[in-house]
Amino acid sequence: METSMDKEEGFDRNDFGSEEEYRLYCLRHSTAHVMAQAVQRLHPAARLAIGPPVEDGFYYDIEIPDVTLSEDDLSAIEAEMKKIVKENQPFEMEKVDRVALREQLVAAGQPYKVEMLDGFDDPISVCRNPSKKTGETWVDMCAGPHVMRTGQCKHFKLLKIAGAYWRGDSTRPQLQRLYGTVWPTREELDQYIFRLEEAKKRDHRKLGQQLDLFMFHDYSPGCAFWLPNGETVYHVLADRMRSMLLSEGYVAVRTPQLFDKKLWETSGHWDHYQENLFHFAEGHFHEGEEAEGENRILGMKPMNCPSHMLIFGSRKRSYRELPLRVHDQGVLHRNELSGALSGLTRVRQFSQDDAHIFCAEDQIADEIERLLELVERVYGAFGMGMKIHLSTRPAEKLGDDDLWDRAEGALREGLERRGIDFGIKEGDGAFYGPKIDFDIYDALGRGHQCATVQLDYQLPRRFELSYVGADNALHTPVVIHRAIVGSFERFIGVLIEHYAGNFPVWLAPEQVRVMTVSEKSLEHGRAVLDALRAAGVRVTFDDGDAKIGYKIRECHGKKVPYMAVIGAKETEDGTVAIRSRDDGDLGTMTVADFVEKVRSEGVVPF
RNA sequence: GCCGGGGUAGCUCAGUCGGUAGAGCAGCUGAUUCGUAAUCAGCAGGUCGUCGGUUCAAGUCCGAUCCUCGGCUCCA
Repeated sequence: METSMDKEEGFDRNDFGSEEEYRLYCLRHSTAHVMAQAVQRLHPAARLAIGPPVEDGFYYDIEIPDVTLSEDDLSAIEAEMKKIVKENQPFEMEKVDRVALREQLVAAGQPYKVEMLDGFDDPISVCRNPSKKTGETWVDMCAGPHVMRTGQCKHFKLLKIAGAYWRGDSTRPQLQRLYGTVWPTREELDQYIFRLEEAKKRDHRKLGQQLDLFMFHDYSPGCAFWLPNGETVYHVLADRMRSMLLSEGYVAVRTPQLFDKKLWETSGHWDHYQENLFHFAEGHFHEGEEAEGENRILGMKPMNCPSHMLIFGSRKRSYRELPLRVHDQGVLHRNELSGALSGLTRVRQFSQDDAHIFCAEDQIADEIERLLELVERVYGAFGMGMKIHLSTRPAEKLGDDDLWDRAEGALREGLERRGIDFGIKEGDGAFYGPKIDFDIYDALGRGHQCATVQLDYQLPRRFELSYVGADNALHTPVVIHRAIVGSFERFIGVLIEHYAGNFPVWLAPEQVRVMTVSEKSLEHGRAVLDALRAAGVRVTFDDGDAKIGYKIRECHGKKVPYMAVIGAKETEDGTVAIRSRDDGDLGTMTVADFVEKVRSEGVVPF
């Protein structure tokens, strides 16, 4: 694919990871132009904002006075885009005089372009798309780069339409964002659409219902009800995380839900996070009534860290206790905006494999190294890859550069000691300390943020924590906020989609379903059920009078890993005929062999 | 919270121009006792998210509201 790069200045190809990335960038950005041109052909009054490439596609933010587009309008825009592609207009870049362009944009009623122009340094350039067919030339202020001609933007599809604030600012006007995807070839476009459809089939909300894992109810928005199957998955996971951490030298605690507002003032949440805190006045009173007298405000915890600060500060601490690793699976509440809630990925109530490590500064690198080993062990067990980044000091930060140098150095040392290949996100750290970001990749190659490791120098100071060092002087501990799977709610959502609902035996809520061919085999069926139950296998019994084919179909629908078919032959031999969800008919084996098989596959692999 | 979709039986969905609410699956009952992805018949199942309005008449039109979906935003 040809691009216009050679003709342009101010663009460095090295800004892109690869030649392919660069070409896709050009293609996607160019197709955004084609879409904007199409929209302006259909709606001449359309005001354009920005139209950047994004992962797998592009969007363009557009405002059309008095017109609200809906997804039904996308096909008309696509049709117009096809014409533009067919006209094979060239993309012609030209540097222009900013004053003249500004006048033109004002005259054309393009307030967003004007606003952008005023924020740009010279040189200012426009992109022209002359059409031989219509004789018109479409112009957009743009820095490029583009492909050579609109004919290259052939394999596109518009996907959705959504509201988006101008410059992401909710006090500014809301524009209409049109999303599309585009690929160099028809095959790649088809593959992408196929991938979207596959992802839809795996949607954890759909599978959650199909597999009876969880539900939601209008009366508790953003809070999952874990049904028996889902609760099993939750429990297996949470229990394993807990036992793993205990064997890694952590201690577990359980802490309150409700705290006096003073705690949140101390931690800083009241100033910085109040809108996400569920809080209310203490005392007895009814709806609409004012609480009598001086009632203190209670807030539900959105994080466990303040509780753990209180525990650490509850008595004199010695350096000999460090590192003190405090694990807490407490339930957390965050008052997320109603419009932000989404399945298990964005909830108001959840719990985490949370822990805070109190340590001395010279213990940080060791702790980081240990943590990284755990993260790799856990995600390796799920067959998930990851990319790791070190996020360094942001512009607005607390603490001097010397402190940050040491903090970033300690994280870097931990990463290097484990031989981890990591990137740097400059300035992406929290204001209270640097952090390590983990991007976890699932079976469809989609990234998720679950694990987190953050250094915090500020919170212990706010709580005036200290320990007595070997030098008999008081020192302030450093805190490491860390979670491996993060919110169990979100992580189970990710797992459901990663496995497409086909949980491995160790995680499957129902590991085996025993099913009889006819009622003549009921007795042996019950014996098999009892044997499996006695071995601790999660097993159910389908003793209905449906045909075996029906039972198998039903069982596949629930994605149970093993079916134990019991007919006359098995009854006579005292065996079971095993059908695997993933590998089909496995033939006949003894009950004892099957129990052993399920038990060995049921062992948690981390 | 904001913009735009959506909410009809347990689930998936149909319902035309405003004129007596439908299907498949699931459920229940009965028949059937069957060997690896759907046995047959019958029955039952609904205040069309909720509240209000327009109308002789509202699932359908209007308004409000709740939930949900796609985004924005937020995630110190």
